[in-house]
Amino acid sequence: MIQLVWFRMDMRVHDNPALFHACQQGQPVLAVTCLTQQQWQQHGLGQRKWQLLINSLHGLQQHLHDLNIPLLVLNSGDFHSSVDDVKALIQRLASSDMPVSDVNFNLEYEVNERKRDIELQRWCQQQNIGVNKFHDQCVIPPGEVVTRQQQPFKVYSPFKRAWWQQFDRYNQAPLAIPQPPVDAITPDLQDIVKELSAALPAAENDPLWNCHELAVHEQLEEFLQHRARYYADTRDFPASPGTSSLSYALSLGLISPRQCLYTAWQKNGCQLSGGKAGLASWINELIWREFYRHLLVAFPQLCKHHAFKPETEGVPWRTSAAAERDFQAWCEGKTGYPIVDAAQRQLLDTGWMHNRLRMISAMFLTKHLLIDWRRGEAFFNQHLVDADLASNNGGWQWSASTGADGAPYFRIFNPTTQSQRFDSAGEFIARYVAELATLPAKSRHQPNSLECQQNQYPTAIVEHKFARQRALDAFKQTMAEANNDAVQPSLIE
DNA sequence: TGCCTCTTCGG
DNA sequence: CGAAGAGGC
Repeated sequence: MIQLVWFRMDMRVHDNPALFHACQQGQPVLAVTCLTQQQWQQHGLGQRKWQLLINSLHGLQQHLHDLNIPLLVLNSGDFHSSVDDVKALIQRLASSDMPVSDVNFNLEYEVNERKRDIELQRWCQQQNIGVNKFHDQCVIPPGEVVTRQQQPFKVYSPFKRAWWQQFDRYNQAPLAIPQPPVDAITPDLQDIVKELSAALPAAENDPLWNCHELAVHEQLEEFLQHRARYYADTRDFPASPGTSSLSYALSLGLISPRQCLYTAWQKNGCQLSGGKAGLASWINELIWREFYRHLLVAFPQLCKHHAFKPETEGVPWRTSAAAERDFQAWCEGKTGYPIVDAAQRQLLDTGWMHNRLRMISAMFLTKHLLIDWRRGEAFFNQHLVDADLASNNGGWQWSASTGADGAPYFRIFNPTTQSQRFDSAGEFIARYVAELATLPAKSRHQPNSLECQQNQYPTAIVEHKFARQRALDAFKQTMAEANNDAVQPSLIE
């Protein structure tokens, strides 16, 4: 009997619960992964991250090979055909007298992903094949952090308090690399793998994002040793390397959140808050990540890009031809607001954007340009190497004030003030907006400065004061209408 | 994980 | 006339 491990967004052998469990059963272990590029495109994910996934698979395949576990690669198209392909694999193994005892995998929480897993599980039950599912994307599984009324939290700080209280029950050292039984892989099984496995597309090294899981461990170690202590003070300044930059690795599952949290918790004297301010602050960001994942599971409409606050669906997002030109300018980093353009160009150049800039840029699109947050969400999703539905949606709905615990609609960032505050030396702007690099630092923040225009930098596509008022009016009116609708019944009485 | 405007007060 | 605080959005 064979233990099958289906790899998805868990591109690692360390602290991998599904793999670990499979290896403990004293049976041969076979790994399989499905390349679902068509599904990937339907989900609006981009090429750069796709290549990182391929790169990760090369490392994973090598690691698994060292453990005497073959990794079978299937070319599947979409999720539905991936289920068919895994079924076919199981049948092929059975017909060669190598029946699968259990299918093991780590859960993904998005709607299509869960449908896929349910489809497979139904079939496995009919065939008397075990299905072992594991939680590895959150330290505390979604659904386990609830209010006294057993309801999901909609606000971050009470969620965090409840999460803290549960942490002890789930906190544990990362699982070691498993040890599969020796000589478990028969020549017959090797033959089937050779016969069925598609060629893995070539790895193309991305100099910015290392997809080898041991390199990611080193990155975590380096961050915690040398930079985490300054995190609270540097994390908001995009010009300095204050953040861990591990988001891409978490999104691909090159490292587990449990390993990140356990290690940080340990380095912080075994506490989540208090201790060293930098570590506590980083831990807090990891809990935000948990919060957004828990929300996505508790409110599956989020997967379909519905606003968390239904009344905000009435905001009159601009759709004119002018708005279209504005959107294009935003995408290309040509809005005439230096900090916004620097942010967008960082995304296009590197596949990543600093978190402070994500807030500034998202707020500029949704408030100053009054363009639907879903368009920005889709653009980020297309270009971010750390693209992740829960975190990206959570961040966008926060900025757009449509979210569970979003910024109040009237808290509109002033891009110039933010720029002066968080890039005071104009260092980050200079790095990504070449037109402004030669200006004195203090002249790099303001849109429409004379020097800007001499350097062929775009004039601002919208004026701040006007745009701010337009957004305030639009939201105020939408909220008032929603309120009226709500009190209508009592008026009729 | 604001920003703006208005007001007051000391220089 | 700049700083600092209050209150509204």
